Amino acid sequence: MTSSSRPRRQKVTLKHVADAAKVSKATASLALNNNPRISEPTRQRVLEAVEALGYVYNRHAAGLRTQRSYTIGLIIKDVSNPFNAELTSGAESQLADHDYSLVLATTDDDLGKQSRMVQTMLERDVDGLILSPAAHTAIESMRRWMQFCPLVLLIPYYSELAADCVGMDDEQGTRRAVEHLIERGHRRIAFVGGFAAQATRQKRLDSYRDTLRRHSIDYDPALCIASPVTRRGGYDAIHQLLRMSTPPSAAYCYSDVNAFGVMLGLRAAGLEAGKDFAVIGFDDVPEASLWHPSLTTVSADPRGLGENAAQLMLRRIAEPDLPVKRIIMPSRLIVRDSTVAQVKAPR
Amino acid sequence: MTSSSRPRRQKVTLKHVADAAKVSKATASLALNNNPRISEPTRQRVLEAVEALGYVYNRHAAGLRTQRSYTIGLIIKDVSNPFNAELTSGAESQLADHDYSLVLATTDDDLGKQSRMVQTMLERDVDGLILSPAAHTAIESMRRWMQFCPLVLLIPYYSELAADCVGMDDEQGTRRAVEHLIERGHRRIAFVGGFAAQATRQKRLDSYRDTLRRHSIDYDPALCIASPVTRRGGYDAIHQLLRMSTPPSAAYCYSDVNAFGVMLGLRAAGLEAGKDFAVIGFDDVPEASLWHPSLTTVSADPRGLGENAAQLMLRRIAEPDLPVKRIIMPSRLIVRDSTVAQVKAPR
DNA sequence: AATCGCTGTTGAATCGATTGACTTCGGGAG
DNA sequence: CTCCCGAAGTCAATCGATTCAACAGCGATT
Repeated sequence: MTSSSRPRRQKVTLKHVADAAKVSKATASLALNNNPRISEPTRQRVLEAVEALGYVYNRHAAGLRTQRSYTIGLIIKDVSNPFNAELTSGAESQLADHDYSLVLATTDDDLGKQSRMVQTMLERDVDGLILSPAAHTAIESMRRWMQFCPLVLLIPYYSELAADCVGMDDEQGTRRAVEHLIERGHRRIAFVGGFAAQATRQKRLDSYRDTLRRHSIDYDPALCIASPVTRRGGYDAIHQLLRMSTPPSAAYCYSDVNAFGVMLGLRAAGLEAGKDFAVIGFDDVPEASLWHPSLTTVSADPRGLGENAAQLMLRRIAEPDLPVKRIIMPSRLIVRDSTVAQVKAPR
Repeated sequence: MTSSSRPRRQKVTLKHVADAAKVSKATASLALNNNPRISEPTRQRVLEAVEALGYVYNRHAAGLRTQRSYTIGLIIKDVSNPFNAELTSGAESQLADHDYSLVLATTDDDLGKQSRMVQTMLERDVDGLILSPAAHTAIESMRRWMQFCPLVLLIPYYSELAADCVGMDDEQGTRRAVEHLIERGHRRIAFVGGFAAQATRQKRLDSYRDTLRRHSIDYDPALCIASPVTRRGGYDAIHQLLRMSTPPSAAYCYSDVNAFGVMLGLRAAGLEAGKDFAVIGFDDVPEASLWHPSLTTVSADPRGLGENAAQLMLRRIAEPDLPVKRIIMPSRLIVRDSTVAQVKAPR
């Protein structure tokens, strides 16, 4: 059987519509754009012709003239991670509501791939770019990109750059989490996951140290383990921590994913999270409530981030000269079972 | 502080490049497309001019002439669900490797929204459309869309339509799952989740009945519960099943999500999945291995689905007249703890 | 010297819309 | 009877590329 799926219909253009409605191309265009200079009967004739011929508007042709593509690029590291999936979903629905389309690209956190993706976005003439920059992205690069279209960053720590951005309140979230552990009697609290190059991690680490200091607890760098943001990363980290001469009694993790790894590692070591050792994550991904024990975590509302990013972008497009806006979304500590017990041997 | 994010740079076009390189627009264009008719020294001058001016190619302008947008539309119900997120990720990376961009739209399984999204995709002049059709999508609609661009369906059960498609082997997966339960001694096996309008569910239901028949087990319609594909749906279904005079001892669920609900419902009823009652899911979402007990399920490789869909599309674009190809991806039964025990009272 | 064939380059039409300037027409004011 | 005006349309240039047909040089052939 030979496919009949090849498009055979030859393109119907505005010219054809105009001819069918016995008006000029100009009139047809104005009619479709609801221009008041076109009389109602004429507009109707045009609309009927559109219907009869099965005309499909060509946005690119229009965009060539109007210099608007009604397209926003979203560049993230990876869609398959549930956090980013939610974020994408939020951005897409927000944009769709305003008649914009979302072009999606992923970078795998690779600078080379990122610059190629930005490049194709610019070639596609996006009206704006929402970007979660790969590690080590130079400010200069972003500044260059901003000459072509507005940029909204999904990270709030590039204050040197006059770009709108949205992000979580990492500082407050971290403080709450660490204080929660301190209230439960913990004194040796590990910080697990992420790499130093990540600005977000740096922010959380700073806040972690600061919170310890306020509570007169010495900061011990040996308790801070860098690792990939994966279950494996958490698993390996807890393994290393448990071998210390005075191991920690709790871990604050860079991400829920790391926290899951920590919990698996605890189980493998014969310990039970929530009972023998306290664990806190970050993100509140859906699995967090399903784990056994359920995971105490800092909620990050990724969908809200996506929605806000889209809104910032739409705002910027509508009013290019507004001052820069940086949205820091409040974070909430969701207390569940993984931190339920008091520390075993309070000193 | 006023934003300097407004793009101020006025557009550099091919004409400017041509002038700078002291050649015609035509030559510049040919040079950039590596046309062998242009001499090497000339090509170099053009490339230098591109560099010097910071020229950005405009794909839409080119597409207007060439009638190719190098853009593929992906329309699904919802990105936030992990299955679809994986699928999207697979499709995106495959397309990016071939220099295509992915435009993403979601329908929330709503026919109206679906047709609006398809419409904007066509207006955007996509070179192809990958579609997971909303429930009750008419074949006629899809046939119409195929007149504009090739269509790849993410469901393999529209045989009346000459469209490429990819999908799971629901039949085989279901057979394996049901046989696994039968081997464990189960005779009353429930089928939980999904609605009759879903073609995929119908397929699995048929296979479920067929497998029972081969093993001389009577089909009992009371054991088949339709429900939303959510945890709640599974929870309510098991509740209803357990109230029967002769309740089932096992459930084969339409989706992992339903299976989680069933397990929660069992726990609420004082039963333990894997010990007192067997549960099988479908999809093998990441949580499946994390649950307690871990969930036996049919693995569905969503990323592979996305990759295959993208490949089918690229193939169709390259060779429009090839015969229709339908890819059925094999499914694997992943046996875990939720089906570990033999049936309690074999008869 | 005229012709031929190459190579490398260019002019101009084209893709499908938008839009500022201009035309046409009928009616009312002067 | 002119003139002006507004309403409804139309003309033609334009956006930024691609591409076909034509053409200028130039050395080789007859």
